[in-house]
Amino acid sequence: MVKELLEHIKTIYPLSAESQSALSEICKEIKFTKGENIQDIGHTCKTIYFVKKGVVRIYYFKDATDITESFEFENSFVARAESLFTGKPSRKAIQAIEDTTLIAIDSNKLFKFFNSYSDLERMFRKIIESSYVNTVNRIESLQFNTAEERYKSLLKDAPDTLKRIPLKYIASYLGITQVSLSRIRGLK
Amino acid sequence: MVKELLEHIKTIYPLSAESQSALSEICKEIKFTKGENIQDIGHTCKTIYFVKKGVVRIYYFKDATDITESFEFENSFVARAESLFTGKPSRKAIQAIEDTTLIAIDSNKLFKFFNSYSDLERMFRKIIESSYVNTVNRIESLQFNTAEERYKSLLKDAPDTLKRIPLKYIASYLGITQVSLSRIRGLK
DNA sequence: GTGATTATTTATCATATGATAAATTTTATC
DNA sequence: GATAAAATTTATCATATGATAAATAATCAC
Repeated sequence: MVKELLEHIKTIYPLSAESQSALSEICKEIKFTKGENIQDIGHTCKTIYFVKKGVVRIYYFKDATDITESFEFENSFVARAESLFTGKPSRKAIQAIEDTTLIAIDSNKLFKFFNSYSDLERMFRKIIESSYVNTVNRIESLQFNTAEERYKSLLKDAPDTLKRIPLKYIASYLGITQVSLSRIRGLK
Repeated sequence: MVKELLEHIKTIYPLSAESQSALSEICKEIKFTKGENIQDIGHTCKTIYFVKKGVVRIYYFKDATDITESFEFENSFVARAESLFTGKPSRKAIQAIEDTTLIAIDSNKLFKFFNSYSDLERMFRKIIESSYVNTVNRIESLQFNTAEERYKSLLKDAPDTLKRIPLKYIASYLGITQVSLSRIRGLK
């Protein structure tokens, strides 16, 4: 059941057998159907999800507009960092974009385990570090690239995104309206 | 010499006396004058700096344009994450905006210490977590706020920035040209 | 302090993206 | 499979921001 999760973790930082079974203890598999909210706006994030199958997005509303903050595909972790690490309710929601199977990890239990299993904390640190690097790169792209440049580099770096995600979600992810994205796609 | 650093760390995660002295061992104080580069473009980041006094910025060039990625004031840590965590040379530089005193922490030594001093790793994890939260929030602001909104929220959330940083740096930090920033400031 | 350099503002014009509306295509439902 | 609903595209017009240039203000170097 958590085989995929443990396999994926091996590529990040190898865990001892004890840590693997400790981690497995606090995992639970959950399924969501396309369109379903995994966690709602206003909820305080106390779960870290691993995407076993499917795709999810984090989104929120600015005024009445639905804005996608990020997507996560198979073999990625998802959590609303601003809530998980501050303990405050999140203004964001997590939603399944396809029928999705997740492994839910209880974050409080995980954080407690860090005291006894230091390799778990090491692994988690490495996950956060690489998430952090990703967001730094994303800032760079939003800071001074044009909408067209951002679209093209998404096309190049993550062609899967284009195949599996509705364009309206991709548009707000890129920081533009759906109509603008459509226009950019029509160019050439 | 590293008193300020240790004091600051207390507010993040308390370290044992041994960890404090281990950390102190791998710290070195360095001074830079206004305008001086602390680390150059093309260099691989192997140092984590703590700003004891002064301000620094991380910047890079897009085409020929100087773009400020971030500022760090007193009691903050600075490193070019995309290089530090990947081992690749950085396309970015770190520069002193004022005469600045830094504590330089050797990152390789620090990472080795994580094996013997788990509270050091814990502390470091918490620093990365909060940097990560900051970047996630910044993405949100760049994704769909107007230049004016971004300027006003900087004014509100970090009025010091406006006082100590030249506007040309603030402009690119906000993702706009200096001329646009000047126009926005002139409104009202 | 004086002149030179650098930073900031102001002005004008150009352009990318937004807003709105409508047409078309795709997907979902019964 | 027909109909309705949702997603995407196309078109038009409005506007925020960019590009460039020039004027002013602030800072630096001697």
